[in-house]
Amino acid sequence: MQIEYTRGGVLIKDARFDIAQTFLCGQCFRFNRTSDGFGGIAQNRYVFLVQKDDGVLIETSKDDFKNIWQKYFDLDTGYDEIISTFPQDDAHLAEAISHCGGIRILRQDAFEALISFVISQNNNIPRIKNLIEALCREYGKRIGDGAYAFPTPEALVDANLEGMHFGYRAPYIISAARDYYDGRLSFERISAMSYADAKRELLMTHGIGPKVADCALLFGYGFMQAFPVDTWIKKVMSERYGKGFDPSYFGAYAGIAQQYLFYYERGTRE
DNA sequence: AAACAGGCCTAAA
DNA sequence: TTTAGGCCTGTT
Repeated sequence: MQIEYTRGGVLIKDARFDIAQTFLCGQCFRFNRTSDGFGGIAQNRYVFLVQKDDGVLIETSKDDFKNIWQKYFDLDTGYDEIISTFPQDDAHLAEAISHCGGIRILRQDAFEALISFVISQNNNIPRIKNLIEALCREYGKRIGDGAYAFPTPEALVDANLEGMHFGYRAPYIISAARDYYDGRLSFERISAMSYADAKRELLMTHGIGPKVADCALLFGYGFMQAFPVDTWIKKVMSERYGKGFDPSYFGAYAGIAQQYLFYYERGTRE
């Protein structure tokens, strides 16, 4: 990877980084396509990115890049090396990677990932995004013109979500926020655990099942072996890998393999 | 109109 | 331990 600091921002070259794949693969819900790039809110800031011929331009300052976005976009991780750890005789995975190997796993805020995927259950992408934006507008800090940060755990603990169309997910959101605020699900505590212990801990919260737990662990808590099993991955597993499949087949970075397979199978949703 | 959307909870075997 | 139903809401 090569980094160039320019007037317009920071240019990332020679990295596996395709912003359309990264933002449309379903791992995050607050980035949107514009005519010339993708913009969104993360880390309490708005950021805009453009796919250039020679790399990805992140429109930000050198300081913000080093302090925030370098980590958020996982730019210290070598994806070629991770891909080399996958089973090399897996033709289907190789095909998926050739199709969407520019996905990078965003290192999202753990609380945001947790709540976002609680909202995502048995739901569709456009409505998930609308619900999350409404939650941010109502309970998040205003950070600019019509832009709101994701709410803090404290802001959601005593929130009244009635009338916001969350349906049966509303009490799940509150219980997850409470358990995060109390410290039981804090990033510090969970990320220090083994994957098995961390998942067991998340599953104790009402409204968090295996799928949501793995999404939060992969996208928020930094567990790259977390392997979310949803309807699409179930389809891939039954058609390609057999019923008694164990995700450890993909190794320590199974979650990244999951994203390749998921996005390749499902295709784009905006 | 019925089914579906990146599931989870509860009850019952 | 695994497996049906039911579920808020909105869209097709």
